[in-house]
Amino acid sequence: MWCVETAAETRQERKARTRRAILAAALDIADEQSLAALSLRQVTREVGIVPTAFYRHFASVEQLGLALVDESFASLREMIRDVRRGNPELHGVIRGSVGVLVEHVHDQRAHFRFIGRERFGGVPAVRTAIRHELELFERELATDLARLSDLDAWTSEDLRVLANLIVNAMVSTAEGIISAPPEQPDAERAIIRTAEKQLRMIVVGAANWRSS
Amino acid sequence: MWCVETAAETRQERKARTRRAILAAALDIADEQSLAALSLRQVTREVGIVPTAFYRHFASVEQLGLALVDESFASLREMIRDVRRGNPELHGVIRGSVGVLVEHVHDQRAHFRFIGRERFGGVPAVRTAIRHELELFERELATDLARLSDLDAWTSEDLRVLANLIVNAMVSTAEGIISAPPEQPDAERAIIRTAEKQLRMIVVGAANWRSS
DNA sequence: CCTTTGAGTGAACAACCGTACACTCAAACC
DNA sequence: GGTTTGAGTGTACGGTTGTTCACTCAAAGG
Repeated sequence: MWCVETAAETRQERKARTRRAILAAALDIADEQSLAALSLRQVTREVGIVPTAFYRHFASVEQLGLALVDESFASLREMIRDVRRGNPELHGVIRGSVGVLVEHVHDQRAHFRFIGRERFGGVPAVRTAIRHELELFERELATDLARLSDLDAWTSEDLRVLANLIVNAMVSTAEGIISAPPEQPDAERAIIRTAEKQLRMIVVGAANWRSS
Repeated sequence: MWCVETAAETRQERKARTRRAILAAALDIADEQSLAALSLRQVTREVGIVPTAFYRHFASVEQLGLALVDESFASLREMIRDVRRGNPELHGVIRGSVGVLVEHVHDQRAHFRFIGRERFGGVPAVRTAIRHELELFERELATDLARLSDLDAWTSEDLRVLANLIVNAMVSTAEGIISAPPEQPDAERAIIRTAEKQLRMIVVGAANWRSS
């Protein structure tokens, strides 16, 4: 089982490497096509392996898609950890959160793109997986919100509704940034301003909301 | 040019009919696949014509997609007309608007599904066409909002931001209704409740917003 | 050291794809 | 009434797809 570490790759390292290569290639292709229109052969061609070798790693393209969902939401969770680190002052928390979002969208562009596209895309299993993950994410946000001083009297349903509103606004923001003309900072800055204003509007609404 | 009206179809009537049949078939197929993964042959097979006949009506599947975008937003504009007809009382306007939305989503289900799926789908031209239409829609809503008494002092930018927030929430609501388990009224009613609450939160936020 | 394992190979398949081209034949036109 | 037009036909083509099957051959294991 255990061998002395040699310079050459161990067998499972090698396998893990091509698996990651497949995921990367698929994500790369899915940036301009949708997952449903992506062919197994296209992926293996880009990886540099023969089509049939694909099955050593995934039973189908659908399974590949589910793995990509996992991968994407792992990086998303990393993002929310960064947000939690921010200072809890109101004005700062808004600008900071949007900033973290924008930053993560930039260097996890492919993941966000994938989620945005496949959320309502052609592969049902992937669709429901994303919906489920997004729901978990929303629930997490709701419990975070519950800890804020102004919102501790809210019902859990109202918190969920608020979290849903925020998540939707943020998802739209992310999708806007992704499909904005690349590296034209004006359009992007406008989107960021909009996002910040919307969050502030939502917060103002929340502050004046009396839970029924 | 002009002939006496006979029982048989005129030539252009016939052409228009198969064109509509193509659009309907494509919309039907796109309900479970995405447009990018839809084949010309699949469509013509469902219509009952030979593949090459497709080109008499559309130069490509992309053009078909753009036609579908037009068709879909035509019905959406019809919806907004219905909303304008509603009474302007605050509580009523929210419940009424959500009601109209839900109703239209139900009997234009395929159109809404198509827009939701292709908004970030695999065909760039269709994507940008939808984005453009949605932007027009948003602008219309902003001018509608400007007529409300509480909002007449707002800057046009703030109105656009507010309209964007509302449209995003409504789009999410529509997508939620579409992908809710069909004809299970509980899930759908929960979505409707959420949508109404979110609109109310946004309105509360707007009411307490001082335009900068 | 010999055996087992399993990631990757390579050829072959049936099915489907988009599109080119020459055609029919009834309605539209002069 | 003869001619033109154009929606729809039928065949055929080269290319891509998913999946099968028997295979190699180096690392892992006893």
